[in-house]
Amino acid sequence: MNKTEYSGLKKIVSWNVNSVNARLPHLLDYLRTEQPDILCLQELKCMTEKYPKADIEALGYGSQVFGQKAYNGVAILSKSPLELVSENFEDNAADVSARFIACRQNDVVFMCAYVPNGQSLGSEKFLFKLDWLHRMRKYLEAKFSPRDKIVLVGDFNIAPDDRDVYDPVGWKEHIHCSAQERESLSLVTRFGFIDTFRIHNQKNGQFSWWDYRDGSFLENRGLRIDLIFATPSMALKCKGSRIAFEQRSKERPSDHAPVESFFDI
DNA sequence: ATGGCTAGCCCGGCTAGA
Repeated sequence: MNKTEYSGLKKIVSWNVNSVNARLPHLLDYLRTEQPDILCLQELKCMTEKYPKADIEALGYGSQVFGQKAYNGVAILSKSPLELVSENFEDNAADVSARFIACRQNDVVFMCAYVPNGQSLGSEKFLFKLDWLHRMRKYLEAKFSPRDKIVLVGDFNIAPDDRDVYDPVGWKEHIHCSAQERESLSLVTRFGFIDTFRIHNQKNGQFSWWDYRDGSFLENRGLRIDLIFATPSMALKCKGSRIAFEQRSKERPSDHAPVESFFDI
């Protein structure tokens, strides 16, 4: 999908910025030139007080921010008002990580998720990751219906299938690609979500993350782990999706590129 | 092969990411 095809459509974006303050020049440049309607950020890596609110407001964007010291942190940005729905899953879990925020704008709920990395199969962090996704499913069931208009985006830290992995044989049953993780992701999506990137595009080799090391981006050795899901009523309105690779070519980039889906709403 | 980058933390080597 090229830029002329999406004029007039609402642009909804997911971007793991790997520190909002380290990435501030790129973020402001992206807001100025790309004018997203909804921008969901993950890995702010700062407390809410340290979020660069004023610089972002100067470009006309408001933010709903759920920050945390050093790690994690998520935010949703828009030029139109966003009403906070929830931070994390409101399930009284002994989980202090700031990884989920949901906001409403008109009749659509936007959810921004930073799914735990999981480190390695069978580790404590791996079990936390699977449990986190199960908690997300429970949250969805408790508060929403698949008939609602919901756009759920984020860094899922799971490549949905082998087309989303540069070396599926080498990554088989490795973290981000294991059957257990894919099953837990499927548990969430079976609530009623469609992967909007795949509505109009079935090709392999299209990635949203590339390791900083070893020239991975130049060789396109990456994974598609940043995903934009929508419930059917919203997915019907999705006209296309693209990955903003150009952001990954910049100097001192995030290791993730923004993923953009375009909606006729 | 468990490293190869990068960012935050509290001020140089650790943790964590994916």
